[in-house]
Amino acid sequence: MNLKQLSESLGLSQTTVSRALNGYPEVSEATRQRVQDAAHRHNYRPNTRARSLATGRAHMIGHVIPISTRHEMMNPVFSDFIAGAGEAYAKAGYDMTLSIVPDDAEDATYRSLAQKKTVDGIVIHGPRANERRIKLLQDLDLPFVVHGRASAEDSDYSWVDVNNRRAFSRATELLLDLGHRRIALINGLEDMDFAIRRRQGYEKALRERGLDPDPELGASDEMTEHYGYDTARRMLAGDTPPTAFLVSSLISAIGVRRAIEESDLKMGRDVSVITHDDELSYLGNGKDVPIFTATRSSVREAGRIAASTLLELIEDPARTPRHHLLEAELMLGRSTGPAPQES
Amino acid sequence: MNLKQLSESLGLSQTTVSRALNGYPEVSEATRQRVQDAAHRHNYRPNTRARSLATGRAHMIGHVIPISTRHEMMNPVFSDFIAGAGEAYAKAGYDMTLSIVPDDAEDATYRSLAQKKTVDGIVIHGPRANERRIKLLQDLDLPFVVHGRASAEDSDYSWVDVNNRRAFSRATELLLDLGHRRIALINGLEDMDFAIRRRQGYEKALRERGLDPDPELGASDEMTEHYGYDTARRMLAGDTPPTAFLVSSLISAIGVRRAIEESDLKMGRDVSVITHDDELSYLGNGKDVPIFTATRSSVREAGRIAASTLLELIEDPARTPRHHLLEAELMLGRSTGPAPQES
DNA sequence: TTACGTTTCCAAAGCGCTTTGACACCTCTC
DNA sequence: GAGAGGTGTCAAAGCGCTTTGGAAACGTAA
Repeated sequence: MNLKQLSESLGLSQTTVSRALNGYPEVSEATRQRVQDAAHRHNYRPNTRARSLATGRAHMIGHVIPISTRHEMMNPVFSDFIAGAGEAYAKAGYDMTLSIVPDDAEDATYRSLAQKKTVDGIVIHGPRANERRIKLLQDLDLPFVVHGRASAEDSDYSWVDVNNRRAFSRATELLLDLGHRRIALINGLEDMDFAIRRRQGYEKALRERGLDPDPELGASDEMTEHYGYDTARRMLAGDTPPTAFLVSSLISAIGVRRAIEESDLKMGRDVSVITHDDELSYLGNGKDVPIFTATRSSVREAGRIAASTLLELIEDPARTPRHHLLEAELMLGRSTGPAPQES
Repeated sequence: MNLKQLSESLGLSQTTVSRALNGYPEVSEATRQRVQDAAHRHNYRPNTRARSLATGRAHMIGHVIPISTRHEMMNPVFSDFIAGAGEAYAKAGYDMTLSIVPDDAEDATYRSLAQKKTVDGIVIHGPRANERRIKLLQDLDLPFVVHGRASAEDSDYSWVDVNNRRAFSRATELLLDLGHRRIALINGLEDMDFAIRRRQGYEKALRERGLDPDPELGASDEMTEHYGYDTARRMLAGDTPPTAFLVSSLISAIGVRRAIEESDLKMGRDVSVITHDDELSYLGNGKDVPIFTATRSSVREAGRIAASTLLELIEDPARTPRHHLLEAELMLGRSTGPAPQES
């Protein structure tokens, strides 16, 4: 059933039916009722293709995910973000498209989405410190929101981010307060902006106590379980092993725990661990008492906020960029304790 | 730049330009070259909205994910499937939409996608044994592929699935061969078809050796880390604890391992574990030697296969339903060993 | 020369919706 | 009772593309 058939069956023009359904004031309440009833009865829903051609609005938001051997974007953190954003879209009657593309085709994909007019806006994931996509989208004149920030970018743009620096300096301070002096940082890839900020927080806290970060105790890579395991294993086997780990992802933290246990040590007693916890729906950090002491911030919530910020931007293009800085909570769990006494 | 402008700039009609770009034979090679060059130079790309209105094809595949407090679909397994499917779509010039909807609105979402003509086809995720969505989509006349199967459905439809029954009976047999007699099954929700089949495989293997499955050693729930931990903890604390666990998901297996270690037992020596491993890109099961002995089958590959099957179905609607049964490999890792001697 | 295929191109219709501009019709007001 | 103002409705244009049904241009054969 399309608009034409519906209007014929009602003996009204397409104009009137369209107006009645879209809430325009030019139709009488009586006709509106009649039209709505009929539409509901026939289960009528306007053809999106035609509607967006006519209105110029696709009611569709794009997310593009580069895929490469080196850096895997399609991770649990990402999918929780998507879940949050998706909720917000669905509520507002928007759809979401995911484009999974080889990372050398990423720019082309943004251009193409803009040219083909498939989406009304875009969310940028995983910004680098120096993020060329921001300029690209500004040039393409496509509304966008960044999940994270780009330190080296000085134009104004909308973003939603966690206060990574503060979170990691607080976590480091806690470990210092517990007497730890050799604190390892198991970080994400350090071309990613969030990883840079976390390192800054970590180093700031150390320096404020007169400590210099030991390069031996820093690692940076894709945050898999295996990376956490390998790195922790190696560090623990060193001459002056760390007494505490600060980890950028719960997934890697699970690997760190495995390494600690296989080294016949006990987490929380011999070695302390603090991890960042995105509150993933699947990889919950324990139930009542957290397994890991953690800097916690729901990435799903970030997704919701990013999505609704973007929708506002689309509804009102004149609106100036908006920024949301989320503070992470520092949750005490069972993975931290006083530094073991030198023996 | 749109078609009209492009054709004007070339001094050709829109028809000719359109044909030249879409590879129709009615244009001379010379004009085609000229047109393609110009299109490339102006970075022209046809407006999707207009194109799909004209052709009746959206070049878009829908995935709908119900969201509920009870059952969380947006899990790492799902996102790896999506990543695989997305690759296939991108290669074929298709886009993918994700609809995240409350689970009581799921049927309405399918109807709406069909009515609004937003997508050309749909992938059904997480089928139950008795799956009403199959009938629904058949009625809506929308091409679809199921990731998994529905035991109680007897109409013919396209699906991609792992041989869950075989995988779990082989895994059970391995444990039996190692001398284990008390084998626990930590399964997914048993209204899900895959969980039912896995249980069938498990029970079949036990019965063939004259053993009856012990209801005390069976559990069924959403496969979180915490569920694995809790269940294993409880079972290990029982009067006659299991000597081996068969787990439906790597995520829960991680919880099982945590429970084993906290019970001061050693996995692979005191207690054996076999898990199903979807080859998630993030939660790799070790690197060289697997951490867990596992039934392995790449869910990402399943996504690729499902997507291309669906695309074939769309290109040629007359095609009969297609089925892909993937066999899981049984990978030996470090989590299994001979059953400890009764003492 | 005419007739007839081929090749190459085009004008116009159509996809299903929104929106503009106009037109009846009614109700007030002076 | 005429003009002003409001209300409810409609015909038609337009969104940007594809595709149908010609038609001109150009051989080639009779």
